[in-house]
Amino acid sequence: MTQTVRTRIAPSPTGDPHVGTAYVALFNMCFAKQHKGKFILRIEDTDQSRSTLESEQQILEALKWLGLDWDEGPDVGGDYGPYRQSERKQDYKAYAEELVAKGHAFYCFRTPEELDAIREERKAAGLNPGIKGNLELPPGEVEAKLAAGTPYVIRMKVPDEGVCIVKDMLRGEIEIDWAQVDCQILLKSDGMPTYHLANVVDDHLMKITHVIRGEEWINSAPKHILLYDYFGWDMPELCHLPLLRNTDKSKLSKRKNPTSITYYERMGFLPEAVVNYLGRMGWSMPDEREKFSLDEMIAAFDIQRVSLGGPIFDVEKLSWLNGLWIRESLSDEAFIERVKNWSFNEASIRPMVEHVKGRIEKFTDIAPLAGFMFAGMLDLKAADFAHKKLDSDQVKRVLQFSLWRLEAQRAWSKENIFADIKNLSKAMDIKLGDFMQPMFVAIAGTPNSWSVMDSMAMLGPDMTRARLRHALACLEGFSKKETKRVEKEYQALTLKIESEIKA
RNA sequence: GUCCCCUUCGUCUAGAGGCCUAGGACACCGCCCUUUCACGGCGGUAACAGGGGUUCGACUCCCCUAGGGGACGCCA
Repeated sequence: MTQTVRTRIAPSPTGDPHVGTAYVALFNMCFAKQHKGKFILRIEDTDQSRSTLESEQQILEALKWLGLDWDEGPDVGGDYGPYRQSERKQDYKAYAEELVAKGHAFYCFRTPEELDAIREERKAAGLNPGIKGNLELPPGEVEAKLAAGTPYVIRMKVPDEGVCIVKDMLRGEIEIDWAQVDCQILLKSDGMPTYHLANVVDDHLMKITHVIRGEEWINSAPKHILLYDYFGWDMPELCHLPLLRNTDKSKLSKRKNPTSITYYERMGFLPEAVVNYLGRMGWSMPDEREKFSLDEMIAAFDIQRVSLGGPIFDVEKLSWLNGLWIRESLSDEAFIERVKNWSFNEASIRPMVEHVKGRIEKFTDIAPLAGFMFAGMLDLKAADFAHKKLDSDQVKRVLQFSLWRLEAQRAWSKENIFADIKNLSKAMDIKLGDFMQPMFVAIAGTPNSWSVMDSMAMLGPDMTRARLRHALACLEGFSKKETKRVEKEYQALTLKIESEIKA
């Protein structure tokens, strides 16, 4: 039997291709290739408000950049991304209705308020707050509500007693009480399937034999096992990979770390080194060598060599590895080629011309003026942020709020950045000029540069956010207590901005 | 709060009961190479979370405790 494994890609609203996605994709690919099987990539996103085609595209490009190439996908089989095949949603509805007919699922008409009440009640009773129990209506009432056009969802039935055994390729048998598993919604009121339904249906249709995914899915495994059982389908093997972590050991998040593949590309990392480093997370070569190519990893791959402790993503070691790749594996010609492709090419220099040309007298002025465009993190000191009008608390707020605002920006353009900043400065009641000064320092390293909006647009979302984060770190950021207060202030500002935009 | 997973140097890891006086790598420190810096070479500091079992023998198997993480959405 050929092994068919698939990896999911879940586009984020901002389109950042997360290193965690690449991590899982890498292990899926190695496993598939090692078994001469197929590596399938699938976009899994049924939430229409979440992602865009562009953000999906960015992730695909990032994976290609890393050399993680798929045999099928991302548009084949049961793909259900909202932007391509809304016509398919009836299929999932039919599957959900099939389960209703078989008595394995039911229509649920509860309102959000009622559900909240159930959660509270269950929590107070010391139970898992998941929605469960007393949800079904007598058959007559169901028909009446459906006929009346009452909004509904379809939920799966889940046993109240007994134990579900989840077989994990790395962990052995995991026991989860059915009482802990809630009656998962399969079909949302908009007619779209939830991940759980679509995932199981698609995996079956695509004849997936192995599912290798992140550890955060272990608790949903019983639902999936049950769905396979309800449909009468064969269950694929499950394998849960450890989660990549921040330095503080929490799940790797962009709030605390640069998590976007494009950030590492922008920073001047080689894709070989990034893949190599990802391959060292929770995994090792049998001969313990540190440097290896993707092909070498595939050749030596053994999923059983995955270690289960969640590894911390350590940029320092990644940098060392990258240096090794540059020194040892790049000929002078290849080096020149890579540097060109990275940033020394017409496409990346052209947008700088209008800013540079008018400000220099000699070409030797270029480096001091535009050096920050080719730099990573700037060497900043708290004193660099000294401001004539704003105290350091205000400066920190300017940077933090701008960062949060820009983290939410989905369409990265000068116009949108400008709108974000202008709205923010207005809401904070700080003159745009005063507001911009810390931004200049954070982005360009000096208050004397060309339009910082243009710089941010050119540097791109990843580098811009990283520089703002770095600036905040140089100012020693906010304490935990302060953060809470500042977050509240920000929420208030956001509301203010939104109401002003409407008006 | 309920459940699940995890636990070897600061970090990534080797370790499948005796090969462990616990090995390698990053980082750090020292020395060498070198007109400087880097690279490179050599060396050093540094870990089996704690407690009980099982066993002739436990980093390795079992149990408990502690710590960390995750899940608990009409997100994935």
